[in-house]
Amino acid sequence: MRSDAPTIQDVAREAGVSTATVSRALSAPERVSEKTRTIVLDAVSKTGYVANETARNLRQQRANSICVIAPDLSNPFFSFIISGIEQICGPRGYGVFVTESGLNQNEKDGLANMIASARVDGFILFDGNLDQSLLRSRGGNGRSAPIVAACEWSDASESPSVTVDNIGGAIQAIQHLAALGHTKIGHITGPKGNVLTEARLRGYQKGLDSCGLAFRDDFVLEGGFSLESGHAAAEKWLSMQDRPTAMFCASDREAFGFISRLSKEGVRVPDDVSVIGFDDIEVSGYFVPALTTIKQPRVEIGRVAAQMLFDLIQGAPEDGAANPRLDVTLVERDSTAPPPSA
Amino acid sequence: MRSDAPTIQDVAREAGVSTATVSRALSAPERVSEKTRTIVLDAVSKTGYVANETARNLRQQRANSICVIAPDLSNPFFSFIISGIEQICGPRGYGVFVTESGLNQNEKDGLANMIASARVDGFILFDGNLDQSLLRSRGGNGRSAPIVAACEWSDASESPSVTVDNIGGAIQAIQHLAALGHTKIGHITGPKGNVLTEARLRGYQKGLDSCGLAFRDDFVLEGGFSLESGHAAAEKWLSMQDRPTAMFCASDREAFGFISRLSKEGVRVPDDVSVIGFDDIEVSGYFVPALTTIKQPRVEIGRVAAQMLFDLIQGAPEDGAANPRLDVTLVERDSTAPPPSA
DNA sequence: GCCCAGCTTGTAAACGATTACATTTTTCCG
DNA sequence: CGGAAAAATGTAATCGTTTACAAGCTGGGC
Repeated sequence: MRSDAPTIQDVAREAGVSTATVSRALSAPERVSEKTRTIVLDAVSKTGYVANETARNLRQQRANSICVIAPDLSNPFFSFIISGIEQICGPRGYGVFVTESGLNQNEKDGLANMIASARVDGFILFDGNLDQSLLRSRGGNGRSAPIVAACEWSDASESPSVTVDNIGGAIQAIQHLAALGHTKIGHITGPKGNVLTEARLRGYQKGLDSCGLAFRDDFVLEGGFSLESGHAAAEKWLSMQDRPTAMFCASDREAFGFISRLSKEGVRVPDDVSVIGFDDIEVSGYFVPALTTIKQPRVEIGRVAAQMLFDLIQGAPEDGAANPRLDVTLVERDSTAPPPSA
Repeated sequence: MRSDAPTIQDVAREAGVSTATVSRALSAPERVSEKTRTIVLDAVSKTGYVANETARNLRQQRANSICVIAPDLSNPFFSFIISGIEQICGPRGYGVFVTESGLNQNEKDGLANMIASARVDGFILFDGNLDQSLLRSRGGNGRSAPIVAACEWSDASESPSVTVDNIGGAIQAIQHLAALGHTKIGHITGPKGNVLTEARLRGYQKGLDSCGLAFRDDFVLEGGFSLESGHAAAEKWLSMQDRPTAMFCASDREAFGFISRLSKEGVRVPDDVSVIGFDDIEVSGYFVPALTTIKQPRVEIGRVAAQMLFDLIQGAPEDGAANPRLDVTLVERDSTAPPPSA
């Protein structure tokens, strides 16, 4: 940032008007006569003036930026969501910070400081386990910024949220498998203590119920959304006496890990066991076999969350907001088929 | 951002000192007597004061933020790199904006404005095709911010860059295949006009050379790094009379697309054809088959790039900088094997 | 006792915009 | 043409820091 950048003063001098007039010509053109407006605009392009955001933000008491907090940026699940967020923020001139909430204490302090130090106007939070009081205020200072929870939510907080129909998605998954003839349907869960884990597990149970299938404790394997956890679940599956013929995985990556491990033992999908995921990340359609899954409208999630956050920043009441729940859809590919014996 | 947040004035009043003293007590403690320092710190914690970043940045003529520009955030290749960048930026109090350079004209203007409007202090650029003059200046205003090119570079620009040894990686890949006994080794390239595409192609040729294998035009299939392009390349491969027994793909995702398409025709990897990728993204180890690939040190790339950018921001001369070229390593997994006939 | 150096601290001017309020100019109507 | 309302513009305060400069204080050497 070189210091010889033109300021509003330079423009004012060039145009022979006051800085106030320049400011108005740019941000409220109708409050300035046509003649001066053109003079000012000429001066602007002659000098190459661009308003200094920092000064403007200071005066207007805002940051013109938001912060996206994801548990794990390396998860491609977030990529399109962030893209959706940018689609809303970019045109409005808002900057988008992204951070991870993997969070040692230092990083937590950093997050808390982002509001306290007036660097952001609001948050989009993808981590239901993050203590929101962290973001709500910093020590005794009264600053607080609106938060929109996305995907994950927290029962302990009353932040508006945008979610998808996790239960409905799980039910669709189970019904799809049941329709293929499966009666022994297992589930690999997400990480313990995660709201999505619980919702999808509940959906799994409801789905079984709706198909007249009994819930079996031993068919539920603990996972963690990650590739590695799918791998681990596969070990368990291999060691089972009485194996499910189909597995509903709480995430696509879990499904990949699961299939990958099985294939090393010569167990084939979907011939020997059907697998269905949740998310529909980009690679899912290209996995071997292409993964049947529950598709989340990821771009839409980002757009809706960003839009909600803007409304809050502009003063919409927190409790007045609807909490949209977006629909998910079953995408049939090649990882599900009738059970071996059928 | 509520307006009743405590300011440095409040702290000064509480402590009975001037704002200058408060400022010094916080940012240059050694310039203040021990006694006042404790008084001030008490006042700070009593009021819950946190310095307003915007005001500080305005006074200090900086943004305390950098901007990362990736061609495509949905590419998981960037995830760990961004993580590495944050590892460097976070502790230094720098914010990280991320944007895509998919870029219609509007978005380009937005990018240009980021420097012009003093919102960022520098860029890390992952897109070799982006016109850097866009970032270098905005109209006639003298502002310009340092740029570090990462992964991709541009021959037309003299920005410092951090890259990996693309040619060496490609050579390793080819030598690995040749060592397995392959003599008919093909290549799926990256997108046209990309520097990585060219470097890896050159490495492919050199690798063949070093193994005494002849380069064959018809063994080079055009790709584009994407899943879809790998898919398309597979179509070509299937239609060939005389097929390569091994393919070196310019990216892992290309490799996935390639394998995925083949497997639908019953062509098996590595039994019928060996495939090696480039990048080692997270899912590669869990693909079916697990993908042999050239691993890029992604976190390290991010860290090095961020470190270089900081040096530039702090005034290091652009031309004095070394342009580190990081090593890549072959990761052997299950997608490569001796050729069918061997 | 005096003077000078070296700490501490305070005063006030930046940084570069926006905007409340005051002032000037124009418009328009009787 | 007079005068009031409306429109256009200018003046200067303001946002919340940092920091150049000035000033006050302390203590040591002579």
